[in-house]
Amino acid sequence: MQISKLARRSGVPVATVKFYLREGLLPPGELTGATRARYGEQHVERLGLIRALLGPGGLSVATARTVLEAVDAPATSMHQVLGTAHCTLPAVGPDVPHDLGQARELLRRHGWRVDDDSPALHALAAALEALRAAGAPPSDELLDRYAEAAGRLGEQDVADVPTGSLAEAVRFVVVNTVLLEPVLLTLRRLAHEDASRRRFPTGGDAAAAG
Amino acid sequence: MQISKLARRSGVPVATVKFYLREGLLPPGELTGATRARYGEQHVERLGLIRALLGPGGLSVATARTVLEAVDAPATSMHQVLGTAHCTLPAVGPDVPHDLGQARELLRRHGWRVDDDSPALHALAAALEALRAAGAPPSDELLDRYAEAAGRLGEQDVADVPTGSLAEAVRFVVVNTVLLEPVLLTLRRLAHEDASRRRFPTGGDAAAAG
DNA sequence: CTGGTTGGATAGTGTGAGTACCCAACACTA
DNA sequence: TAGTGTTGGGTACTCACACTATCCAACCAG
Repeated sequence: MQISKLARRSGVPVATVKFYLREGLLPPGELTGATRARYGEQHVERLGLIRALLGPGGLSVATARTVLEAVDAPATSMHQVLGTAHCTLPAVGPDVPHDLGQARELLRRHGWRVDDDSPALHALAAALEALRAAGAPPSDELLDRYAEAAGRLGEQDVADVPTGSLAEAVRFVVVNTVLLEPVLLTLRRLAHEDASRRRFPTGGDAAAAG
Repeated sequence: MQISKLARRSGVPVATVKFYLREGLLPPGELTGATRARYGEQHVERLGLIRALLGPGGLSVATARTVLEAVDAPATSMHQVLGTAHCTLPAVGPDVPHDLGQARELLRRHGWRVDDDSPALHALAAALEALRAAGAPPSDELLDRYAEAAGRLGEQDVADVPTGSLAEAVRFVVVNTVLLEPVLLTLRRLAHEDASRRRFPTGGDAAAAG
């Protein structure tokens, strides 16, 4: 299949397909001449993955490239998969020394062992700081609720990782790490909508809260 | 206090403070002359809120403006609070007719009553479609787990809404809806990190999954 | 041989979020 | 009251990002 058919099949404009090729998100097709290349079904699937990561996944092209590199080169340990998953978090500059206190304390309470220089830990500290800066300092009980829910999900997510092929596991991890985030956030909004409808039955709609 | 001191106090550059004034995120100070205005503590706090929404909250300036307008004009019902909270979701174009099937079925199983034209419902459908497009169709059991966790959080979040002042409630809802999202996502990542460390004890690190 | 397509490269577009600069109008100091 | 520096308000500029458009020679189908 040539690029125009690949574009039609995937619903992505030709110019954009070329862009993804340039950016290294999409592997090049098999060259059959100086101005001719052959693409396969795996390219169609890959484009689906790319669009999912860039759109609903909310990743930048640069981050998506890192993620896809991990998907492509699974000859490494599970360790690296973790690192890549964390790379998808928006970087939190270490120039702003966050107060890791409440974050660390929260993790300790839940028995989670996490590196002090884990990006996720710093991101958590930054998020808590943002809440305080916004005048809504989170209570420990609130954070415990969230940590408990996250812990349950994380536990079961990890239990779901296919152990057969490492390549399959990597792909599973990356895709689910990134693409279940919008699902979780949206479900939380919907839960707010439903809960507040029951709590504030004003008219037929009510408030959401978080 | 004048703009330069407001900038120092809040840690936001003067040019950026002016930008927020222009964009209507920050209410103007009290004019004391043609080239002089007075700002108060509430402006410092507001800047903290703005930075929290734009940074960790991940909102665009346009969305933040909508959210802040709701915070400023709480003379409305809880109904409108809900709508505003939903406005913070990235808009999902109705031009792409999503398959609402699995999403609706999920909500039905959990007894959540939600409007068919709710933005959150369409966002959920889009997220599920992205998972399928990425080659990782979510199982009903997986979605049930996420819905259960989200339901628990939503229930308790709504129970936490202060019922005293409507203005306070609105601010609480908006801030927590937006700013607890990064907390939840980060905790999930950390939970993955911890769970996978226990499941794949390779070296001292392991994989995350979602 | 001829017209349309392709791969590869270069350049341009539109948006979003600031940032820089300028100006006359101040306010404080000496 | 002259000098010095700051302000509000406006315009214009920058930078990053994710495409999008053009161009070109090579190519293939009719």
